[in-house]
Amino acid sequence: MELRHLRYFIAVAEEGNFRRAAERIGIAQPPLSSQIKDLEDELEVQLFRRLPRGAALTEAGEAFLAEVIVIFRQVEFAKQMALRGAAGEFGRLRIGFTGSAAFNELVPKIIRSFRKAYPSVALTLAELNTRQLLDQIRSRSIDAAFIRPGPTSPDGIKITMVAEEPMMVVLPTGHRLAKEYAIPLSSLQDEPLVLHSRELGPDLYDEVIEGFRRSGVDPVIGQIAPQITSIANLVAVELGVSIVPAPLSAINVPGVVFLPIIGDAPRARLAVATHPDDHSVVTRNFKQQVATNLQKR
Amino acid sequence: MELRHLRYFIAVAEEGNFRRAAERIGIAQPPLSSQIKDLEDELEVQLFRRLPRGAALTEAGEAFLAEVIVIFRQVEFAKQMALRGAAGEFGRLRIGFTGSAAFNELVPKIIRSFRKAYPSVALTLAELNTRQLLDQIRSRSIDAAFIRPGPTSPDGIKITMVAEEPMMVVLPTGHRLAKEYAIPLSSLQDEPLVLHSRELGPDLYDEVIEGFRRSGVDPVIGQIAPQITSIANLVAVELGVSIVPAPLSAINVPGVVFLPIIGDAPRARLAVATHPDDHSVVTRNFKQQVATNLQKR
DNA sequence: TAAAAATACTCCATAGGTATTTTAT
DNA sequence: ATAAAATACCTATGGAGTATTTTTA
Repeated sequence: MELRHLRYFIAVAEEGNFRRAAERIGIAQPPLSSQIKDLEDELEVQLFRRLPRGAALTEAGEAFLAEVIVIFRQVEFAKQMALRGAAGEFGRLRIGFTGSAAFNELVPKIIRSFRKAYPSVALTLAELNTRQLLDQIRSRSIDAAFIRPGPTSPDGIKITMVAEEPMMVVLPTGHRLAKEYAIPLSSLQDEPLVLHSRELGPDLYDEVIEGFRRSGVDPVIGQIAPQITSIANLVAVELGVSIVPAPLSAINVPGVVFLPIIGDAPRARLAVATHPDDHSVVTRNFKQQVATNLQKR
Repeated sequence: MELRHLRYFIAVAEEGNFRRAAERIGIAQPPLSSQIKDLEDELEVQLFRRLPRGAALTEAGEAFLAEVIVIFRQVEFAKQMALRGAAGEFGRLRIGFTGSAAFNELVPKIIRSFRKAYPSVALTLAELNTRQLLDQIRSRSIDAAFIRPGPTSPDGIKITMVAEEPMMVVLPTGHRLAKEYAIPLSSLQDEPLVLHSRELGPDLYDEVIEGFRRSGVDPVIGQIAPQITSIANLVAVELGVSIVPAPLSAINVPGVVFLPIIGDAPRARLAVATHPDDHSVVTRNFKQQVATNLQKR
């Protein structure tokens, strides 16, 4: 059985007449008769009662017609779904992000606009450190991640820059410089630094260390923070001073002040990481949303 | 697009490999590639990503596959429904009956057994007189009718005999013969008769008149009953005597007695009438149920 | 680079066309 | 008697086969 048989069957059923049906289809009457006969032979059922003035559906034909119409509806639906699938309307997107990335206003904005544009895509969000994120991108456990990359792309990872945030100094409120409006990094010579573990985010770590060195400061690590977002808390209890990406100053941590840096300050990059071999339309659409949100800025 | 394209598509999707899919279908790999390409061209969508080690569904392909599977389920369902339609499982059956026919135990038995055997057939029941029933069979307003036919088939009607019921005398309880166990028709000489209008059921009417004549009685019509089932009521108020098919003695009418007839008594025939050109399976099944119920007796 | 899919072509099965007969009322 | 479907037979499109080249990670 082919759809051709079913198309012909519908034509004869609707015209009630083989000759007119053949005309409508655009073939001659004998091959139409032959195709209908083939269909009847396959079903082992008579679909039409041949009358002297045309052909009428048998009860079997009536029952068959109702379901054949559904077949063609389903065929059309399948085509539509293929197109929508190609447009990336279905499937899932597993997004990861480092804690500090979530403070950039673009991150929730991008996720929200993607969700609105592709409501049928199942989104999952996971907060991990940059090292874990890169591993999971490589192993394809997640599809895209907001990370803090270095100036050069990690191996086997595709990077799309999202933002470059200035960094700010974090001081305990009791610190001798806490009342300034802005300070140079050089004024923090010999102050113990609170920094996240290099393991978890080596690029930002190196950027910070290098920034201090450029300002003539030889950094002294006073305390390792388990993650960037907890640096301010450690500064509040006077374990040292630090610098963090500017958006993190939005956290309301009692006992600390955030000060802009005067002069050559380290900058925190924010990027989206994806797998270079990920040809999924959903991921491509997500990167498209990232680009759109960057342009709007 | 033909079902062939969809069958091939499923094979490639399931095998993840054109060569193996072609093998499974039983064709060579190049024509399979060509058919899949035709399908992709028609849908204007890439269904497979061609990899160095086979082919993987694209997102469009995934979405399409899910719906194509439904198409084949629907094709199978349509086949099943055609077979069930051919078996007369669907449609409707409009049954008519004369009031007096309903008293024969076979009538409800036949209708009940048909309903049980074909629960999806929509049954309608209408009580009419024999003349109206025959007209509606001819005009195909009803499909089958329990009627009281004469010894010869009416014109343009197909008759299937169901029962031949003996007739019984109906007397008012105060009648001089009411205390007898059985009487001959000849004992009703000169008694006014209560009879239904000849218009409504000429065959039974003639049978009754002829029966009286055979017994040497010249019938005198005392009262015309609107229908056979009301004869007993008219006898009860002493408008005359009558004879009715034996099953009607089951009606509980105060003031009358039913007596068997001694000797040559008229017999009331009960038959199913159908249209001779009715080739419907439902009607055929109904006649089959009639036959089955006759055999069981 | 190597396995798999796509091309290029050839062939033939069958969908479709033409002429005619059969059917059903 | 007549319109319509079936049959018989022919034609040709396109589905499928074979040999080879191209593609892709």
